[in-house]
Amino acid sequence: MSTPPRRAARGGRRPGDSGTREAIAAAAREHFGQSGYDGTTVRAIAATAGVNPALVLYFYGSKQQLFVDVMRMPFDVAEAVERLVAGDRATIGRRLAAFVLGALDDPQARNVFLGRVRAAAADRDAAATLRGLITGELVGPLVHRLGVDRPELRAGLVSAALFGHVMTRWVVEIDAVVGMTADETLETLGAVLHLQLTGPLGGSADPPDG
Amino acid sequence: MSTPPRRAARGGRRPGDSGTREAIAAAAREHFGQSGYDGTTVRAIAATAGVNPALVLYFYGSKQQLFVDVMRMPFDVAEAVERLVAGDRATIGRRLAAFVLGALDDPQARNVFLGRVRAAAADRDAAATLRGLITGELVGPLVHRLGVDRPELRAGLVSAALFGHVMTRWVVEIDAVVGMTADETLETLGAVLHLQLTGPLGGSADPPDG
DNA sequence: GTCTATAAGCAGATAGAC
DNA sequence: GTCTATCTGCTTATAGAC
Repeated sequence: MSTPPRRAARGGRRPGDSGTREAIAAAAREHFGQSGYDGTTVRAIAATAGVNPALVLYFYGSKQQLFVDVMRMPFDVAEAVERLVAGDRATIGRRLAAFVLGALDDPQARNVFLGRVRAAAADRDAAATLRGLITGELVGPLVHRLGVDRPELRAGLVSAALFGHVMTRWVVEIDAVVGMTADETLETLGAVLHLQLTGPLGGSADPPDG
Repeated sequence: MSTPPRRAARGGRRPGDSGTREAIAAAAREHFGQSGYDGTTVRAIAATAGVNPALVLYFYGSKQQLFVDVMRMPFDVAEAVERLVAGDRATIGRRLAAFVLGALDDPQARNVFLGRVRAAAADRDAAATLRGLITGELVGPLVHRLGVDRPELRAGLVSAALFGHVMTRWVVEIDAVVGMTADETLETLGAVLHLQLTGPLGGSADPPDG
């Protein structure tokens, strides 16, 4: 076979690649992160990348596939969970907060998070895949590995705290949240995460220390 | 007088009204709440209401105006704030949680909340008006009337807790959150709101009791 | 790889008959 | 008030030249 157009899984740019594909990916992340799926047009992505709209679909096949390809988590999720679990349990809330806030500081990771949240708010399928990512790869495994009581419930409450931060800081952009110092953000988010991971839970579970 | 087509501000249906207008409004709330602004078509609203698409725009002028008219808070916001402020301060977190959860139990109010959140996630203008509603009418006035320290920051943190609940329970629909009993929901959300309204704040503010 | 040109579909909105 | 018919614009996607 005369070398079909099979893409190398890793190993950097092959001879013949021009970097256009990655320029399109970067532009797509920017637009999806800022405007969501519906609010982003292939034309706008192409314009930002400085290429022709047809080229976007030449590389990625469809807008949907482009979204899937480009909205993968840009870090090793399992490894991040490992590192959090390995650390001091007494500071898990703060360390989880630090990790998430660090990720949100990186424009690429932030745009991935935001793009998926915005898409989830507009589309049930996108909501389902985000739900799967959270419960199956991110927060779910973390709470299970931590060995806390009622792990699913705590994972849900931890997720709520993270969604709350993302929504107020990056989507609705409430002034007081946008204006918080890095320390304040870390402290307040860490406190909530600590509460949800280690605090008492209403209802049935046995509260630690009456 | 030849009664021009001026709409009575209150007092119920005038002779000649058929109820179609309200049927369209109900259908619109349903669709906007479930699918957001972009995901909702005038045609779909008309189909649900059982009328012709042209009739929707005959009554409301444009899709945008329909959204504005129909997404007003279906309860007296100022009065709700008054009632919360008047109650026992020691239970403010729980009472606020109860109020919000009660509103989310009502399909009409829930669809208004959800429609605005989904629209905010896709559109910067919608995000700005939601931000104004939260800081100017809902949470902002509440924390100010409560006389807490650093009211803007606490309002932001309270808003985050509420967004977190709405996102995990109604948008992303994380199983463990959807499956919580009413008591568990009230208890856990109340606890977070209590923390954000009365707990210590990282950084500069003086912590109560070292 | 990159472009031009265009097809095909669906949206919001309008004109006008009844 | 309610409907039919249609206009206009924008979208994703494709065919094919270079």
